Amino acid sequence: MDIDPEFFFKALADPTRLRCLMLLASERELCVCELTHALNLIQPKISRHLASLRDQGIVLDRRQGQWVYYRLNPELPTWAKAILRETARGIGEQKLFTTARNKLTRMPNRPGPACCE
Amino acid sequence: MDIDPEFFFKALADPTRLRCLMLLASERELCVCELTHALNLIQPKISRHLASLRDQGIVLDRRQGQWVYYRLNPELPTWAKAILRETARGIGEQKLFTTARNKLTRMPNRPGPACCE
DNA sequence: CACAAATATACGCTTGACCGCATATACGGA
DNA sequence: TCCGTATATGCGGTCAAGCGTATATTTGTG
Repeated sequence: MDIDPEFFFKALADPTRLRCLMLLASERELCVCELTHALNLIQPKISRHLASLRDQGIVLDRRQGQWVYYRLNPELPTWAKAILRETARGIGEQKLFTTARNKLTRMPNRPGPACCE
Repeated sequence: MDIDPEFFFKALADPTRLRCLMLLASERELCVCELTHALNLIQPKISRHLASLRDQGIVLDRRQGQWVYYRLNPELPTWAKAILRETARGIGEQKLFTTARNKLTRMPNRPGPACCE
């Protein structure tokens, strides 16, 4: 798989997308409502940013019932995966990201990620 | 040193800045006219992008006579340096970057980078 | 001091990214 | 089939980033 570095970095340059990607890097896969809750943002905003990440091949989606689950594309080039990993290691402990993970853990009515597989 | 990941990625998201940074990653330090020649871009464009990189602490500059030399800031956080390294490893062999290095090597009247140190 | 080279910046313009709101679509259950 | 929930998208507006041209600034040289 191939990706233009300019567009890859553009994808990471928006705080909403970066926060989504950091969550996805630590959580295997998440649906829109989980990201909406964890990041405390309105749903259309999350949805549009996820769509742009999907259109660039950075994440994959999977519909299951009412929910659409997103995950990092495992076929990203090695350098791109390395950058996501280094970024998570470097900034993943900043409050902005740790509180998102906490909110996710404590989310009520969280749809089971693997409930029907 | 500290840098906001959002702005760091914004810096890498512009092709001119990314090409400058990739050259600087492989060449220790370069002046504006070297970058202008290697990337085949007009001087104000290069100058403005370098200024923005400097303002964000991503590169440092040093005036020597008529020339201003730019280099990567060695005090960038570890994760940021790792990202630059991974990017160079991942995309540095694409034609866009190899031809820039070649043009630089063959540049006539190239000011010696260390001529008076 | 006059001139040339290297670099920086001011200006006006254009374009695209992002936003919130409203609404459409898809799905499941009664 | 009707309703509620989850998700996607259309629309109009705003704002910042990037551009090229022209010019200012700095430095070296004669």
